[in-house]
Amino acid sequence: MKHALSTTRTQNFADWYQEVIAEADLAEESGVRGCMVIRPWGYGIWERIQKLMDAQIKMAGVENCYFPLFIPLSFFEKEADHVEGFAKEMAVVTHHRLKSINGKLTPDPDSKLEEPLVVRPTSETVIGAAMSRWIQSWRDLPMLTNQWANVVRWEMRTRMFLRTSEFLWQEGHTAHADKAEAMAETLRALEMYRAFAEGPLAMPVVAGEKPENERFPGADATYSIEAMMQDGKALQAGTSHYLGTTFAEAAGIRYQDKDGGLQLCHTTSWGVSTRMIGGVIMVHGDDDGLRCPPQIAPQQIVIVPMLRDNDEDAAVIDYARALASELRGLTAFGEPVRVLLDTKAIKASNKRWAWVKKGAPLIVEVGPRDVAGGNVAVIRRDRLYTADGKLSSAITARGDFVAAASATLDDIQSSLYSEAKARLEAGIRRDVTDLAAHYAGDEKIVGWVEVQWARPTGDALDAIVQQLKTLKITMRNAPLDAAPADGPCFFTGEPAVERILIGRTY
RNA sequence: CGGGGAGUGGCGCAGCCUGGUAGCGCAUCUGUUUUGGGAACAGAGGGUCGCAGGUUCGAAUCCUGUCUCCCCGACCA
Repeated sequence: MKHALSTTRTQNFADWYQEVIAEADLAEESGVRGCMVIRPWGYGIWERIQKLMDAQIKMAGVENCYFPLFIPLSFFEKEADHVEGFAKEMAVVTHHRLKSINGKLTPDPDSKLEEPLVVRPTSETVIGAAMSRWIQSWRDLPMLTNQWANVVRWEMRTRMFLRTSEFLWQEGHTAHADKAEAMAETLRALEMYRAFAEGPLAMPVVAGEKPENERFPGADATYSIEAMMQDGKALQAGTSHYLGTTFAEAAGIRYQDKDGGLQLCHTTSWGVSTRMIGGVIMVHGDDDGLRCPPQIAPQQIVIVPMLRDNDEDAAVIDYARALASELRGLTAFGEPVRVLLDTKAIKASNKRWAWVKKGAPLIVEVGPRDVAGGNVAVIRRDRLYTADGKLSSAITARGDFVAAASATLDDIQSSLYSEAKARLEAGIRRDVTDLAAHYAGDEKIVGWVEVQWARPTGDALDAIVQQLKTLKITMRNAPLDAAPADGPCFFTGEPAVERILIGRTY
């Protein structure tokens, strides 16, 4: 069967991934290492994510604010683990002026900064400094803030959307009176992410706690949502951290309690990034490109008029316009339906394939015959082909299509989810006794393994991590909704305390 | 950051070894004929060969440096 992309997922998943990004006009290289240009269709998806996530964040009583891109180096020196975690990947600004020296623009040696500025890799330190000013009394708590921003981490190896040097994200930072409240907030954010991934992104995930060795630098506990890509690898799609009093100590975030005593705050931080878009591609994409879940599709219904450069065109355009405005009057997922009438002057069949590659959920073709018959030809992106391998275009009465459009979008959203959910469940094995045999070879799609373990720490944990490393696998998280442990630790034989997922990862 | 591969019109590539006017396919533009399952023919436009030095009468080609991308490793909220 002929497909829209030249590389299929089974041929070469990595090449396929890059081809989807290029062919769906999501992003392109920028000429700067690890940085990408996010094109309108890709950014449109991010805007959808922002809009829906922002509403969730606000609903939780968290307020948006904005902190500077530049962070004084000294801020990082206040917290040892945090510096160590980020020191190797920070971009540093050392000068504030350029000068032409021998015809070459060079940082002016005379403009060296007294104190170098770090381009934020994350904002715990600056926001902590602000919170120490904002919080005086128990009445100021909880302090719930969030910012939408770009951050820079000088990564050794980059991949579009999955790991870029600069990326866009949302970082929530909260301060609380005690551990219980902070932990509740940490888990609230995690649950918000789980629901967001499984709702708007139609991307099933496993929410759980990261093992000690995978924690955020400076955190007491780190939680994540992990999604399974179609090649069986795990993608950490969101994280939430309980930071204890570590950052409160470093930044002096204290409050006076009801008894007049001075207490340290317990803080949290949590974030999701443009990496989610990479996850959507690898969870929902097929050999014809992206399949964009309707809730995050910049356009949900694209109308392609079959224009032939003759006097029938006017009637077709009128019909298409009327259809578009009728559809725009509908709601789906509680919002007005997003409809694009694509009047670009290119051949309709090429236009159709361009939208297939971009993953528009519904592509509606209207031509003279439809105008005459009062029909539309409907292509569902999640069911592109008929059983015998032909493109599935259903001639439908216009009124019937309009009446069902919202429900159809809903159905596409849930069918994408169901398909991915089935794959995730089938991809987790709980009966594996020999990891080395299970993960032998690089080509197989092997998914994840869940084992019981005693949650060792220190050297014992290091030994396990090293053992897994030889198999190129890591511990993902200990699922919060897993069955209680009831056997021996997979690694040590001691009584297990929880179950943990293991797999290859992005 | 170490090892390997690669950078030549928008995309995919040839040319490089053995230096001598920069080519092919797709895409684009114009025209004609077409048109409901990725149209055909004819003509046309578009590249200082990633960038910077060097060797040479002459460099896409040889040498040095550098940037970017891909794969493997190390690293990685």
